Amino acid sequence: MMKIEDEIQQPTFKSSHQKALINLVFTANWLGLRQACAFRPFGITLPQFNVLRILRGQHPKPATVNLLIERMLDKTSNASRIVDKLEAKALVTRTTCPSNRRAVDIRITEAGLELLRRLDVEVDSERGPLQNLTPDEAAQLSALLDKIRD
Amino acid sequence: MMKIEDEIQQPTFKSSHQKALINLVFTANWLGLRQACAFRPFGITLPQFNVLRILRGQHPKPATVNLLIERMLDKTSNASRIVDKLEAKALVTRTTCPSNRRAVDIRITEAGLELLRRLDVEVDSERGPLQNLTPDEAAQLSALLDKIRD
DNA sequence: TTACATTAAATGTATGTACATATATTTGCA
DNA sequence: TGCAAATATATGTACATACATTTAATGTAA
Repeated sequence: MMKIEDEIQQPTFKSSHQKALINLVFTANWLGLRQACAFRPFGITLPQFNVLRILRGQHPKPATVNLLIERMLDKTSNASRIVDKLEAKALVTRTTCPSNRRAVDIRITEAGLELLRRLDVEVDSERGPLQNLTPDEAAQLSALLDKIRD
Repeated sequence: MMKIEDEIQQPTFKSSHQKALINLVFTANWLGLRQACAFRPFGITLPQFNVLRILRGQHPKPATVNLLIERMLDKTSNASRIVDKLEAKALVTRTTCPSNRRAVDIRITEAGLELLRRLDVEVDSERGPLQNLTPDEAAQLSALLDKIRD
């Protein structure tokens, strides 16, 4: 059992609030590293994976860059350049939208769908990275996080 | 009250575990954005702030790059280049360690200490970014996060 | 219809992250 | 002593983030 005090070698915190804040940032980063490791053998990064999943949700309808930004966890990241990388790997296609030539229709390719099918097995195994939590604890965690952002 | 379902416009999740995972990543990012905004007027970024705080903790003793890496939340980030930025702003000094010329002694300057004093007022106001949580809830959150990383 | 604002996406710049590799110094051992 | 291994930091590359600016297309109103 590795408590946050040991992880960052800081014996005490000024308050339970400060401790929870640091723990939250540290744990989110820890989870991100684990996921990145799982994706590496497949030649894809976490944000690229998230964009692919959004596109699968739309399939066979296209998505625009705007729709990706709305749905992405990180609203301010650069969807254009993530799509660049996916297009270079032939996992998505980009065509100008016929009804609005400012917009771009982005679609997942069969290769992209196939990659997601292989990744689903990895990612959705068991209860995922939070497997140490019971369903009830996971729900508690969500409630606390929602409250932070109130 | 903005629940995670609304934030990312995904009406349902496959499980409470998946929901908690996405909520965790989203909330950590949300907190990071808020802190970055608070720091921007002071011409400093969040990782630079964290390094400065570690240096103040050592003051007036110097710290090495190794010590910074050990203490930083993100162990794999590049402490060298963060120190580069702080040095360019004259917030820290870098001198080769006399007793071990491989190592570098990094010290916070008076200007760095003064900047931290001004930032303390901002950052430590009230209970910080988690002010919506009671002390008990903050402790619950820490316990759940520790359990995730078991 | 032209002029101006709005919208969609791409591009530019600075920073940070993740990881591999390089360089210099020190340590330890044959 | 001399040479390999370990250590401390710096550098290189690819990717992502954050935000400002640019370009092109569309909408709107005089």
